[in-house]
Amino acid sequence: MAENSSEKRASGMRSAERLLIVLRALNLRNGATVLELNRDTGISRQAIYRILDTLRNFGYVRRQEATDRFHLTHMVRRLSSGFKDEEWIADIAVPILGRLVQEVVWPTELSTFSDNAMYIRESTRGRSPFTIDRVAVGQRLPMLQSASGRAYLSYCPDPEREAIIENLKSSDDDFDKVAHKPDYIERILAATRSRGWAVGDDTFRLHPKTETLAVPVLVNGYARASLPLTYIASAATAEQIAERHMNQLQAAAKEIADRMEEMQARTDDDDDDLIPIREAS
Amino acid sequence: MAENSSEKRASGMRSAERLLIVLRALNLRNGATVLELNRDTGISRQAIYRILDTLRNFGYVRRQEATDRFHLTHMVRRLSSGFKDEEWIADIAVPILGRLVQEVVWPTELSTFSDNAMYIRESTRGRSPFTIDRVAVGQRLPMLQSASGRAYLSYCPDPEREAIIENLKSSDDDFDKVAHKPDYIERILAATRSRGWAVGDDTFRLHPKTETLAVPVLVNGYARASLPLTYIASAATAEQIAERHMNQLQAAAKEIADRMEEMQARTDDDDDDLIPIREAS
DNA sequence: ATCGGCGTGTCCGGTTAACGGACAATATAC
DNA sequence: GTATATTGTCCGTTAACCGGACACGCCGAT
Repeated sequence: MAENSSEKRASGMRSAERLLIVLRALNLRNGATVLELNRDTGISRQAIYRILDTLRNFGYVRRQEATDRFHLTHMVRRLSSGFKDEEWIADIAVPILGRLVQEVVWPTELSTFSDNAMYIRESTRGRSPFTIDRVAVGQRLPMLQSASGRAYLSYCPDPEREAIIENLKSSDDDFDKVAHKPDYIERILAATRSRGWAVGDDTFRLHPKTETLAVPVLVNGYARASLPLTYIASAATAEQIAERHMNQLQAAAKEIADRMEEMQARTDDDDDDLIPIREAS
Repeated sequence: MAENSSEKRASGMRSAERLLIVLRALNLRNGATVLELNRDTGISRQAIYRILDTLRNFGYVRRQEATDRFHLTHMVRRLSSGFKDEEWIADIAVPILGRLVQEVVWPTELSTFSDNAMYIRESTRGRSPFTIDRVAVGQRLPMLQSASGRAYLSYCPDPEREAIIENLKSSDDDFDKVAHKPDYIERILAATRSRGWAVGDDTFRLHPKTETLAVPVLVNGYARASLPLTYIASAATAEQIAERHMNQLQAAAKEIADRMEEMQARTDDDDDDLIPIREAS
């Protein structure tokens, strides 16, 4: 756990940090006395009082009258309710994509489905030397033309795919008009599945000089996100890229999926914390 | 927002409070820049930097490389993951029970099912003048003898009741042995349902001089908790207590249930905050 | 009935670290 | 070119956080 570049303790506000530590301790042992928190965290009793007062002012903590123990209230949900499941997977993907871009020189991304399209949630453009256009996060990708969309549709649960395609039929976007051609869709999906990865269509290109291929991120057997790789078309064909990097891409997708599955398994729990609950007194 | 004399500002740690405000603001607008947070909260930009650094040290916030926006990470769940659903209902019940004890002089409680028994989660003993024994929170109540348990079993979903009774059959507790007598159980449940409320059995008494009756808290039509009232046996009969206070009890149960339902409806959202996000600059 | 152990709650002076004004740098617009 | 908007950092001041010390209540053991 060597702190890479020395740097003793980056920065941080002392009192606020300790509030977070106490809040975390309260989560591990719902219903706690001041002294218990003191022991769990190593923070002085007086400070615990101050911190609990602060938390109480915000309504995150209440004191149970009968037992005089401090409990979390339903308000604490508001400290994390803004964190959506789509963020979750992107969040987990960040370090994995970071490693991937070092093996595969081409920029890769992570995209998830939302509102009838795939959206780029994370990107390693900017860390790849072979990047043309920069900003990509937030970019919307059509389902039936983009490699991301095709990879996702090919491996998502059947009912979900049917619902998505049904929705696309009433979309305003010109790209989505092909949703009315079931045989065309079937052909694309079949091709994608037989290859194990998807390619983008000529009719949709974020940049004219690049092409994209994508693999699905299969959580519990079904696609929850796509992992596209963008390369400069003149440099190689899709087959060459696939031959060189497909197993790395697949491995990264698998790793993301594995971490997702193990996160879902345990709702909370503690393990590799960045900040120890109990500091050396 | 005149600083109405009275208590200026209860207490609380300035910097920690502001961290909470920023954390809350991040939840309302996942993915935010420093300036956006500054505007949302009214906290100076420099302070926002400090706060975000602190949150980043704890891993609750990450900076999206491509867009330079700050996002919550999955770690924030740990700030609220310790808050269980059973706490939820007790939490909501607190102010309602507080009002109830002023109308009904007798002490009332809130109990939930867990581990083959009902457990008292909240209590107004201590605020009622007619209380004999004090500490009750955490007390375990058998399912088939206590008023709480009977009220719960009578109105929980059928599959849940069957599963509970099946579990009770293999319980070590002597009280649970009657789970083997289906006709006895059926008689109790039928009596409870026809009355609309439950009474405790002679064989189980927390205190020899008291008796208890209970109503279920029906969330979406099914019991999720019980609301027991304990009275001194020599002072009145169950029927007299019921006649005097049943509508108040039912109203309180209904109010708890309503608040539960509306909480479930919106997972997050903001409304009546104790602390305003945006303070007068 | 006295003592010691344990837990809760509060006060207050010293020190620290949080605060925000000020400045610099960059990007985009007109 | 100037103007505007946004990001980032420095640093002197001072408010606020810190924890030692004290007081109190409760309990069980001697």
